[in-house]
Amino acid sequence: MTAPDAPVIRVLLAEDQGMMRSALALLLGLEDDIEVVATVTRGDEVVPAALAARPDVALLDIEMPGSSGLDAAAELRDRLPGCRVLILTTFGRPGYLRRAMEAGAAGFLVKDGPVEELAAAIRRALAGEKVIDPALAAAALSAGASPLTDREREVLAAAVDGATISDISRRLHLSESTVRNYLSAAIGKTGTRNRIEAARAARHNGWL
Amino acid sequence: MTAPDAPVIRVLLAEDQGMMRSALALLLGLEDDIEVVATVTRGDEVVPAALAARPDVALLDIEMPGSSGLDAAAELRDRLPGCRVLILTTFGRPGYLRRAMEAGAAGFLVKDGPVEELAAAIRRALAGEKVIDPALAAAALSAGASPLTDREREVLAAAVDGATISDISRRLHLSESTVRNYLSAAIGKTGTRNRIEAARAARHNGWL
DNA sequence: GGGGTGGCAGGACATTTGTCACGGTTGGTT
DNA sequence: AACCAACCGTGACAAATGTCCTGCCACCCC
Repeated sequence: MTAPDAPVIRVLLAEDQGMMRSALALLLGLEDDIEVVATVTRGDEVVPAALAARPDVALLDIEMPGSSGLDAAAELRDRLPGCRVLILTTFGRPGYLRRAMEAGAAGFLVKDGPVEELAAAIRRALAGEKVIDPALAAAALSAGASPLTDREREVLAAAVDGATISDISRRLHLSESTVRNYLSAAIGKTGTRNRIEAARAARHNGWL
Repeated sequence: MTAPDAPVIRVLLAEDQGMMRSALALLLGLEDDIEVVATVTRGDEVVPAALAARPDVALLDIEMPGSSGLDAAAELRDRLPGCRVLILTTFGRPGYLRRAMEAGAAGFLVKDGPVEELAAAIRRALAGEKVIDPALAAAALSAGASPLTDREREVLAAAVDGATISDISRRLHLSESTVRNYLSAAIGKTGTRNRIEAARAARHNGWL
């Protein structure tokens, strides 16, 4: 597969869930052409750690404290262009895949299917291939881009945890009327009946 | 640690997320006193698989399709009393721990902390010990039992995905007024301001 | 210049939601 | 028997929510 004395692939691993993180690090370490040179648990630790460890491939979870793996991917592209980025996530949301590609990711894996896929994906990413689940790619194309404007997305995101109109208006420095209008627009565009359904729909599509 | 020719510990693994499942199976298989004799991906496959494979320890995720790992644990206690149950979950919700104990579980692990804990927990469970994170135990005690009645919980659960009062009343065959009253009671008991916050609070405590 | 889109806000209105007070039934305790 | 808790329902009311309309400004594109 690889030449016996090929240089090892240096991997950065970003994953907040402890058991998953250490399991992946252990398993990847078993591959003799892969070395995990850094592991981080927060999104905002990705770039500093990458600048220090100079990995060939960064394996990033999306949902992490600090900042999203998607944001980290975009920043990595600018700060460490030679590093390939693989997104590894629980949820195969169409919008996530879209954003991952826009952030310059080399691949998009869901935390399903066997671990063997992982090492294979890392090698393929380093070879310059794009690694994407075909079914997911189809879903992302059919779902289309987010219909929400930035403000609508912001307001909807602020509403998910049960905040009232006046809470949101204070948090975003908008008038209550404006918040109403944005929420109404988001409800209309998502084809739902209230903010809760709208937020669920947006989240399901990765628009949030 | 164990006698060289001690019988291996037979483990059943129930976990729906593919990568986590295969990673855990692989890592546990590396321990020479542990053998993974069955893996399932759904809650309702736990008992049949256990009856066929006769494991010494069952390692159960909570959030699974089919049925909850907590329900599976309760059923296992009746159908295969010799089998120790370890609950392994993402969320250290106080109510989950409480319910796990009531279902006769031998231990409760969160998917944080290193994988090494796992093998140790399995050995300790088999030795008859209870394996519980002390911090979590304290939280479970201080949080107290759920203040919600069965109906309040049902109505709240039916409301989380954006259903309206009339949706819920149809689904549960109740009058709209009754649904209102239960929701209001749940909001009051959780000390929140609306159904969304109430549902979040209940979910956070594992009351849902 | 004109046209389109997005951000922002206000007003008016119907609907939904949350609260409260009340009455009734059932089942279990003391 | 008296009591309590949970269950189920009604009616009335205030507050929050969602919709629609209007208007203004800035920006970009043709």
